[in-house]
Amino acid sequence: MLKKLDSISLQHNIYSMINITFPDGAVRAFEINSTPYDVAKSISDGLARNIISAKFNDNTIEVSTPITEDGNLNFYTFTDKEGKKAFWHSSAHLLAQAITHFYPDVKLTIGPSIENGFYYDVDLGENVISDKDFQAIEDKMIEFARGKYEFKMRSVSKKDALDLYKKQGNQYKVELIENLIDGDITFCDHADFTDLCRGGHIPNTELIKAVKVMSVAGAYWRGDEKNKQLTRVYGVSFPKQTQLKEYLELLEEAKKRDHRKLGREMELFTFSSKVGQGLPLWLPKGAALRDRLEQFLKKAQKKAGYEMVMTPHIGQKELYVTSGHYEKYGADSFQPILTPNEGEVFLLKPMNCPHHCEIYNHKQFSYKDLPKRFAEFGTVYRYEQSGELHGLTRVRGFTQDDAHIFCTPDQLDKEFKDVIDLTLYVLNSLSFKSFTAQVSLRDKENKEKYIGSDENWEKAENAIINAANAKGLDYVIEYGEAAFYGPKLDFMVKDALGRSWQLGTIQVDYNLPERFELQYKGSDNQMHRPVMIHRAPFGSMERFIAVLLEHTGGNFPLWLTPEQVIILPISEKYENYAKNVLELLENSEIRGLIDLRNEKTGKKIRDAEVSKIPYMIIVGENEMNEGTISVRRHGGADLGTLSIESFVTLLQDEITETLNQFNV
RNA sequence: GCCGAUGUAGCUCAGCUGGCUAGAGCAGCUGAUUUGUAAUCAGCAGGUCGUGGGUUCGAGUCCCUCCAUCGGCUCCA
Repeated sequence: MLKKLDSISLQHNIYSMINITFPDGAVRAFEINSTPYDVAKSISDGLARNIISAKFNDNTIEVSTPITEDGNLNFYTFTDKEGKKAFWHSSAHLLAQAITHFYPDVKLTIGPSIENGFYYDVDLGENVISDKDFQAIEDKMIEFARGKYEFKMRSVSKKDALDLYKKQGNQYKVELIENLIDGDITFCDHADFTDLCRGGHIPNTELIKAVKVMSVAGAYWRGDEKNKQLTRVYGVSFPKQTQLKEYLELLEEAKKRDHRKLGREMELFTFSSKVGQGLPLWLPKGAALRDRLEQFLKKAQKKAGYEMVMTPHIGQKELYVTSGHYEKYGADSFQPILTPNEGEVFLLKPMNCPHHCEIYNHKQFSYKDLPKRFAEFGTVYRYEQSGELHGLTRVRGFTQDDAHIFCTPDQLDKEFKDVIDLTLYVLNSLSFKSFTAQVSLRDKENKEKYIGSDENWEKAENAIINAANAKGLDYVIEYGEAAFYGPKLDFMVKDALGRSWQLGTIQVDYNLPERFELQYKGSDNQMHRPVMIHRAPFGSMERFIAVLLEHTGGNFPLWLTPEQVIILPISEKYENYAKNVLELLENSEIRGLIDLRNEKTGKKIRDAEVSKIPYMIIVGENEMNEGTISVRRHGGADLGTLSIESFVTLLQDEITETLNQFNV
C-alpha cells in the first residue's frame, strides 16, 4: 500500500496541489505530500494532537503518510474504533519490545489489537512469564513509550525479510513471510525495534501513557492444537492514566454481575466437587425460576403447535452409531455404561435428536399429519474438557429446551421462519436487545468433519439464509461453525465481560432423517423423506439463566424473579396483619415473604435491597388501622400508601407489560 | 486436555521473610431492645488453613502430587 502511494507520488509530482474531501463532504486543496497530520493541523491544533490514525479512501494509513492524490480523508482519534485499533496495535509493538528486552532470545509471532486491548504471541523457549513479571514489563513499556519513538514503515523484499528471520531462527515469522507476496512486505521500526507488520500505527510511542499487562495464557500457533503452544501476553493501554483506571473499574463492576457470584448470593444454584465438576445443583429458588422459564416457553410452544414428549437419559450405543454422534464424539464422551449382560452397552444421551427421530418412527405419518413438532426439556450430558467448564455457561449436564420439527420440504421455509419468530419472542420477552444472529455454515476446506451429501448441505444452507433474509435479520456468516449434521442459525449474546455465548439455535437437517430412515406418505401415495429442524430458543436453561443473570445483574423481570414482594412489619405487633396481607397477595398469584426478624425497619429494607426483591411492603400501625400497605420499589422509590387491590393491579400491569403474548 | 494463577469459617478477607492455643467483618445462634424507608447493642458458636506426601526441632507459610476454581488457548453435537 505504501509502495503504491510512493509510485503514485512520482507520477503526480508535477502537480503541486491535491483535493481532500472530508466526511462532511467539504473539499479543500492541500499541497501534495501533505500528511493527515498536516491536514489536521490546518483545521485545529487540538485535532492534530488527538489524531492517531487516518483513513484515505479505503485504506488505513499512518498519520505521517504523505498523501499524493485526490481522495476522501477520515481522521481517527482514540474514541474511534479504528483509532483504538491503531493505538492498541502500536501498543503490541511496545509490548514486544519490552518482552524482547527481558528475554532477548524470544521469538515473536503475531501481535494484533483485539476488542479490549491487544496481545502478543511469543515463543519464550524455556522461559516463563507469569503475573509477577507484569509490573516490570509495564514499567519498561512506559519507559520506552516516553522515548517518543516514531513508528516508521518501510518496504522490504521477501528475500531480505526471510533472511532476517532465518538468521534469528524465528520459524514463525518465516512461515508468515512465505505466505506473503514479494512487494507487499513491510516492516515497522520504532526505536531499535523492528517487526514484520502490515501497518496501521499511531504517530509515536509517547501517545501511550498508561499500560496494563492483563494476563498470560497458552495459545497454539495459528490456533491449531497440533502446533506448538506459545505464550500469549494480553495487555491494554490508553492515552490517559484516568482512562486505564476507569477501564479497570469497569471490569470490577462487571465482575459484580458474574452469574457465578450472583447465583451463589441469590441461592439459585451451586456446585459440589463430590457430585462432580460441571454438574450444577439447582437450589429451590433456582429450580422455581427455571420452572417459570419453562412454563413461559411451553405456553408459547403450545400455541405454535408443539407437542411435549419425554425420553430417557440413556440410550443404546447403536442409537448414537446410527445418528453419527458415536463416530464423531464417542471417544471424547462419557464412556459407555455396561450392564450385567454381556454385550449390552448404553450411553448417556448427549443429544435428544436421535430419541425424537425414534418417536417419529413409532408410526407412519402421512403428509397431512406434518409438520410434527416434538418438544422436550431434555437433559443431556457431554464430557466437556475440564479447562472448558465455566459456571453455568459451559457444563457437563444441562437441559436443552429442545424440539424437532419434522416437515415436508415444502413446509420447511414457513416452519423455519416461525421458529425465528418464536426465538425472537423469547429474546424480546427477556429484554435481550443486543444479540447477534449468526449463520453457521460448514468449513468448505474440511468437509470430512461433516456427514451428508453436498446437495443436502446446500439445500439446508440456502434454506437458512433465505429465511434469515426474508425475516430481515441482521446476521453474520461464520464458516466452520455448523453442527456436524447441518448448518445453524445461532443467536449470540455477550456476558458481563463481553464474552460471546450461543443461546438460541435453529438448525436445518437433511441428514438424520436419512440415517434414521424417516418417512411419510405423500399425496402421490409414495414414501418421502421429511426434513428436520432442530431448535432451542433458550439454547440451554443453564446458559440462558447465566447470561440473563449477567444482563440483569440479578434484577430479573417481575414475572420471573424468585420473590416479588417482601413484607416488612415495623414490629412483631403487626405480624398478623403482615400474614393477612401475604395471604391476599398469594391469592392473586404474587410471590412474597415476610421478614419477621427482630430487626429495625432500616435493616430490613437494606437486606431486601441487597437481595434484589422488587417490592418492599412496610406495615405498621397506620397501615393496620387503615387496611393499606406502604410500598417501596427496589432501588429506593417510595410509592407511598396503597390499597392491596391497587398494589396487585400495579404488579399485574407490570407483568403484562414485560411479558407479551406470543401471537402465532 | 494445554499455559498462567488461586485455594484460610456459609460469604468477603487478614495472617510480614516458617515460631506459643489461626484472626476480623458480614451471615448464623442466644439475649436485650419493639423498632417507620439502606446496617440497634451484647454475648456465643463456627476452621484437621482444598487433598495426600515431603523438607524442618517446628509448616497456613517452603517443595512435590492430586483435586477444585479463575483468566486464556483448543473444543463446543
